[in-house]
Amino acid sequence: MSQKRAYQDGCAVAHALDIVGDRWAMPIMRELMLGPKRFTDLRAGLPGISANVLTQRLEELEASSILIRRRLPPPAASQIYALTDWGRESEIVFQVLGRWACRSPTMQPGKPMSPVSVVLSMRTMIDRSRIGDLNAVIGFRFGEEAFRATLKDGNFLIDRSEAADADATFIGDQNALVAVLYGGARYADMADALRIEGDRMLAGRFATLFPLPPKAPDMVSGQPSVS
Amino acid sequence: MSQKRAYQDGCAVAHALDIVGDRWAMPIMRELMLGPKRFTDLRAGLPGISANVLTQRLEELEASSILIRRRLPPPAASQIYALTDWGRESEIVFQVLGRWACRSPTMQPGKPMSPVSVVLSMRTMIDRSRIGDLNAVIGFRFGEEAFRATLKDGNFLIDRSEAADADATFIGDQNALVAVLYGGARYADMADALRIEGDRMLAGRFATLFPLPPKAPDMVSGQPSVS
DNA sequence: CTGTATCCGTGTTGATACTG
DNA sequence: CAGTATCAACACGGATACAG
Repeated sequence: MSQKRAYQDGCAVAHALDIVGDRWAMPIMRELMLGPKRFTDLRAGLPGISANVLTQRLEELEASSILIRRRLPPPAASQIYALTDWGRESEIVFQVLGRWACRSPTMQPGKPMSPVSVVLSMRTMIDRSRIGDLNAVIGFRFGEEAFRATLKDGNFLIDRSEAADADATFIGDQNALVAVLYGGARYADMADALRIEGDRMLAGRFATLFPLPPKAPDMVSGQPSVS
Repeated sequence: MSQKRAYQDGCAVAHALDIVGDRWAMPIMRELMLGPKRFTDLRAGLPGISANVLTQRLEELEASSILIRRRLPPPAASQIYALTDWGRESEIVFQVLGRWACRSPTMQPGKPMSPVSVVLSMRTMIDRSRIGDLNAVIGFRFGEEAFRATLKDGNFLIDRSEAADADATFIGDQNALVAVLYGGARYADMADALRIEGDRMLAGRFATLFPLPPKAPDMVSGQPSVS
């Protein structure tokens, strides 16, 4: 039997890489960050992963106490995978990593994102100082997945639920919303990929809450800056 | 020519994993975090890495503008690898990841750490509120590597240099210092693995600045212990 | 001494097909 | 729906040889 390949290093970062450094481990955690999912739901948010790799990663993440599997009550014969408290506390890692990486000179925009990662990106990138006295409930419906965001007292709170009480609701393709929030596009250009119900002024103001940090200089093809 | 395996995902975290998610990439960045190093110095801090993998990672990290290679002036025919500004700004990722992972129920203490990772761990784990009005310069000499830490005005500043002006200096094996700072051992138990020059009272107080956060419960092998 | 290139054994990953 | 089984391709690590 094979000893799992591990850094033999007391550094906590090396241990982190031992447990979440395998391919697909962190994207799986990302998909669970806003609530439990079933095997097939996970595959839907992780295009390219194969069933056997997903199985193996779920076992390893469970062994590391990052997630637990729960069997749903009898009528539904399926299992769900849920992050543990400690697993959920890793969100700060995703936020810091995302904020650093979005400045990458080699990052190409336009690739598709899962509904969960779009919602997490908002929680990561929102500039709380711009919320001001904005007080609103915003709904999102991206295919099967629905989310509810509350802007209140300078905070931005998210949960995974239908927002019947939303002041504005985005319905359609999450990638269209990304193009507006981060790509400088206008809702009007999204045609029918994204529909807005409710307060369109609010939707417009919402789109100004997510400033992108400056890109880091490209040291390969560009000229190095004077340090 | 094969396309490098990449997540086809617009998520910034997925991009981060594309550029620093390969095995050894982050440990290499860690070793460069406190200053440039040569190929052989890197190998010394990364036990287990093979020369060909190190070469390949250095090329990839350079292509991602995370590090640059500089050729030293003629007398020394060698190259050094240095993080770019943006590469250095990833330190917050290491800190957050380390703070999360050191709570892991499966992390086993006692494995060796490189001099750089020990010094970085101090910068990560220090509790600034405990510094108080402590005002001191502390030197470290771990084999070939020397560091200088300044405690002043509640800050903890590090650079890679000999500290001729140190109030206290630690000389010897960095793992012995780890055992004291994080393992609750006493300097006296380190025998000759760690020598302290200068103010031993200061060294004692220094060891109280690095509290460990509570472990996360192990969801696999046991009930969460009520300690 | 400082890297880089090549070969090789092994384990990990990924695609397809298949089973309860 | 929730995974296994099988197999091919690739990445990793070790050794060695080579270049400046």
